[in-house]
Amino acid sequence: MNSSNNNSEESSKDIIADLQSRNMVVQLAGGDELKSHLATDSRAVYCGFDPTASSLHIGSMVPLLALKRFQMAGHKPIALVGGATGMIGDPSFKDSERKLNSSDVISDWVEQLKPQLSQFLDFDCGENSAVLVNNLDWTKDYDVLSFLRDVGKHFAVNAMIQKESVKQRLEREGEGISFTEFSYMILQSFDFAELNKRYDCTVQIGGSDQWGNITGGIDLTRRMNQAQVYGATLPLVTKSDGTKFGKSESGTIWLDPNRTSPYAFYQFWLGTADADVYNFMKYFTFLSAHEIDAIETTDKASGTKPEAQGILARHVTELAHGEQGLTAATRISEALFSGDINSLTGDDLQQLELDGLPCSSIAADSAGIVEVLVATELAKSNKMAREFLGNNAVSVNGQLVTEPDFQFSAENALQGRYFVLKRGKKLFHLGKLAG
RNA sequence: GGAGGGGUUCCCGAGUGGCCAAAGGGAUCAGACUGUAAAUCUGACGCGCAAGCUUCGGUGGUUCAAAUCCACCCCCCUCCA
Repeated sequence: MNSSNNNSEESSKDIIADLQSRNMVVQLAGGDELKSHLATDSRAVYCGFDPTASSLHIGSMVPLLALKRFQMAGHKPIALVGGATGMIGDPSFKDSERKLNSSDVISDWVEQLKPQLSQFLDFDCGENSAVLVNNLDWTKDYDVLSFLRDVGKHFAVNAMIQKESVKQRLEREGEGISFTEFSYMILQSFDFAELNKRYDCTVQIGGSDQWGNITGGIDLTRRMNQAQVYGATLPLVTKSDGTKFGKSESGTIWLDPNRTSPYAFYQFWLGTADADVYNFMKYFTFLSAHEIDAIETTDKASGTKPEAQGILARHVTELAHGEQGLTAATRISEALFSGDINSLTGDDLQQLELDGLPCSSIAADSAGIVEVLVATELAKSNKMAREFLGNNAVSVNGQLVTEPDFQFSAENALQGRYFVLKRGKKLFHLGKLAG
């Protein structure tokens, strides 16, 4: 596949080559110099994550796992949470100005992101233990005048407006950019210079949309610290069909199990298109490129359903939610998709609820199917509920239901009180008869 | 402060007095086919069982009738100062 690595022992030490073999390198700032820089010593590598919500989503896993890969190769990862930059909003490749969130909200999100960032990294492994930092720490007390003089002076507006990341925004009809967002690059650049000073951090990684901000930081670090630092960008995950990655019918796939259950998370990966799955394995798992290629070869030769999606789903779910989360997810999946729903015992059904299958109670009498579909959010209006019924899209305990006057009662419940509601092919909900 | 251009249903974007719940595309959802794929085809896509009701930045107004006209207000963009 690639001529420079007929010796796999050697190549595993070359983290850049390793990433390249996984199609994970978009751009390198420093090129060969960066490779030898990384080959000669353990380096501090940083990646920033801004609090734009109370949880990270799966898009953040690529850079986060990349930090982990650097750590496994002997380098020191620095996960930065953007308590400061999150206050400003990164304009890179965004087509419109974003609304600012209050500082209370942002600091709350920062706190929620910290454990998510931490879970993938090792903070107790000696020299190259990970570090978690918040850029608010070195910006909040910096006064405006000093900042403009010390930092701002190093930036040429001429160069800043040439950056591809903001260019389209500046040229876009009907949109503009505020000075606030325009300044984002300066803040992120300053982070790099600051981390270079504090931790001797010499490498920054990020999504390919971060190229402008990373090179800005490289320039600034050279000017402020007279130090040579490097950067690498990772691919933004895209899907072969052009639709947005990381969304499902129920919305964004979050890392927070309270927002996206391990089951829903697992199902998301299981639904990966064949055209994407091998690439995603390279991005999201620690299987070697060789192993992944082997799986692809086997799948292609088998002529039946590929194994890859299942492997991917298991690996990523375990990474994000641990062994327990994975067990719960597969238990639900098996019960709903391959088992006979009617043979589930009361314990099984209870376990499904504990495992995180969406669940709600149904009032004992006068519980019509239409109301229940809406109440359980399987349909978002009565009208849609009726439509689903008419389309043969609804089943209860494995039985197709098409009549809008279907009633729930102890007689047609499983174990006297449970209902497994299904809308469409993949959406399930557990109903419990109340009272 | 001045001049001009805009704000339409999730997104893009038509619509300039009735035929508009509002073209078209995208996204999404369901069904068929399948592998809990892809592609394709069919259907749905404000709410309501229905009669009908509520929408086109906001508030008032003109009119038998407004997303479309008028007034004021809010927000965005461009250029000038």
